[in-house]
Amino acid sequence: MEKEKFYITTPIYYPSDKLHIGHSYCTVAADAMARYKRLRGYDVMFLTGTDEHGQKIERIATSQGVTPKEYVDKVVDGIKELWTAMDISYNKFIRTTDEEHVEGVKKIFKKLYDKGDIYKSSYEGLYCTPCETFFTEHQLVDGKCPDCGREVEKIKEESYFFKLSKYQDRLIELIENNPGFLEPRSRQTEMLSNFLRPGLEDLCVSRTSFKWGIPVDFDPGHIVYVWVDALSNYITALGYGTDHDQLYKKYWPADIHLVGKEIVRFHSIIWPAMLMSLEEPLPKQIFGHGWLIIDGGKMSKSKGNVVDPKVLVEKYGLDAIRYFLLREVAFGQDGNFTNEALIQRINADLANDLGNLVSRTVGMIDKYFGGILPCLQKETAFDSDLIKTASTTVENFQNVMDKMLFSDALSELWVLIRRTNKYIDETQPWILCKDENKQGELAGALYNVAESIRIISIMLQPFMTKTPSLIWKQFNIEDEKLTEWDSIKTWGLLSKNIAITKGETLFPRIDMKKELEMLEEAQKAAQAQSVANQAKPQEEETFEEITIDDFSKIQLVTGEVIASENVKGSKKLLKNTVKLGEETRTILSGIAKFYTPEEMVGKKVVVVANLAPRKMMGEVSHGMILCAEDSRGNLSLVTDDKEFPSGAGVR
RNA sequence: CGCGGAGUAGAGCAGUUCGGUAGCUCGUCGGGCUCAUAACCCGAAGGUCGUUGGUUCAAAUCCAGCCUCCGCAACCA
Repeated sequence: MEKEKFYITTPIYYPSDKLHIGHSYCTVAADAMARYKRLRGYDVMFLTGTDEHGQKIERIATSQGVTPKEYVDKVVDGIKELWTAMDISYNKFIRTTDEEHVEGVKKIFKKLYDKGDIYKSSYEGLYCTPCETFFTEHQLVDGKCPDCGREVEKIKEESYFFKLSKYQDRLIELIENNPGFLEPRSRQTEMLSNFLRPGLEDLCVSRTSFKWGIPVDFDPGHIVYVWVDALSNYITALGYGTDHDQLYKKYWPADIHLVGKEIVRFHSIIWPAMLMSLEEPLPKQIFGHGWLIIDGGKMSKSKGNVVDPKVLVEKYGLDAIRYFLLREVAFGQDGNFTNEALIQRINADLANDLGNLVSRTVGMIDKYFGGILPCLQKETAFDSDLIKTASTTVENFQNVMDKMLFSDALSELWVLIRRTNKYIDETQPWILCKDENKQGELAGALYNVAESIRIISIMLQPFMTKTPSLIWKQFNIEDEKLTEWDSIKTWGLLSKNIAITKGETLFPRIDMKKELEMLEEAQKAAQAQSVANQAKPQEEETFEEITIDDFSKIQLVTGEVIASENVKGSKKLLKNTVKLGEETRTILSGIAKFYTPEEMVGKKVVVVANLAPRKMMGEVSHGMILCAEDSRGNLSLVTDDKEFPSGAGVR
């Protein structure tokens, strides 16, 4: 009988930098699913890869004096190394610079064009010339370029557009009528109410502002933009559009596109629309997982809280990290990543529950029977409940795994681990061993524990890549039939005379206090480093030389804050009433994150008095309160040391 | 009134789809046990389920309003 196929993908990652724990999270999840499906007898295709084109890569490469290809080759090597270190069992790694991808994308683009779904028009956008980048109105900071702070201009660029709007109704129908298509469900509402129902705009699918990408076959000045280039990878990786498309015929449509929540939109709207246009089958499911939140906030380089998976693996071991990632947070939601939680999981779940279970069992077989369990097993009063728990665990485990609920699956598995620990306490082997007549019960009890461990080790396989075989080694399980999935459905397959080989401690306990102190120091150092790195470009900020006349154009005056309140609808702004001598002004200031209104009242401040009034958040601000700003954007008020009466001029 | 998520025991979370005894892990306290990695097993304390109102015999769950936090707002996993 031919095996059923299962095709799962991760996003293709953008190699503009090293990958962090978030990428690992997504990829480990996909890997666990792929391994699980293989265990269940599926013919699995597991695809991951890299999205290597685009302006950002082009620019980084240029700044480093290498070609974009040279640059990405290096980063991609690092990514592949990481996946090797994390035992990611991908079947194929696609790079958007691969020949077959490039050819595939050209064909796809042409096909969409021939169909009339791509047309030439002009793209009007806000453009920052020095940065060579388009921005949307939302991205702008105070109406200026978010990267360099300079003015942007409205410019037109000739572009190709994809008729996304044409597919709007079919997409709404797709999501509404196929509840399984987009998971978790909250993403459905988000897509419908945020994008689909308000109406889709046609999508700009080519650019002329950079060269590093796949040129449009029939109009070489144009480069295929990311949508078509990147999303197509899921089919070009299988040879779509070539004369050797057996893999495509075999595996498409994908069973699961696993993606982060921030790119759900592209996968649940743009990608299906493209496939509709190509008249190809749609993927069966898009699953948008949540993010790992670090210390309550998003991981970002500027915060210096980016977690490097390689470091963690070296420090705590691969299986511990893989376990933690999939156990700690409910898949689909955001979850916190903290060192404390990690160590707690390692100690409580891995060292105490699982590792210690294996260790005490092997220890007892060694101690009571000299390492070889004799064939004289008798039943004990506690057997049936253990055996029943094992079979319900298998059932529950399968149920939740099929829904991608990794955390639930592990929590189910730990029910059996705890039950097995309890069984040891119930049967009390250390008492049985003292009674000549109870050797049969003793052997029986230890056998059952070993058999339970065997079953546990098999269910661990999707999550842990090293531990299961370490366990098998200790119990000398060599027959492959005893490590297959179906073997866990029958209790008692393990040979009755077990010879054990004591092994290394599977998961050593970690001294939480010491470890946290060490980590904190390391983190501080890393943070200092990142702050230093960030400070540099700011220090290099140069100011034009000015004359005293220029300076005298600025009227600086001391003032006293007599009232202050938060501005409704703004997180940053405080509305201050400031007394400047005789005059009283309303001055809005973006300092709400650093000063409360109560703190502000009574403060002596320095004000730029002749600044033109400006409207912010519906309030008119007349003047500006001076603050010092450090490299991380923290603000500190400039005050008047001797507290002169307000209205004094400042030179 | 842009969109979405979250608010449940000291901490971290599940439960909300489909209303019916408030649950898990860690921590704390008490007990048991000694095979084991100071581990394992049992028990206890601890919650007006953010808030106000509504529907209902019955609300953490459904409806309406409000408060707080977080994210997104055209590619950051």
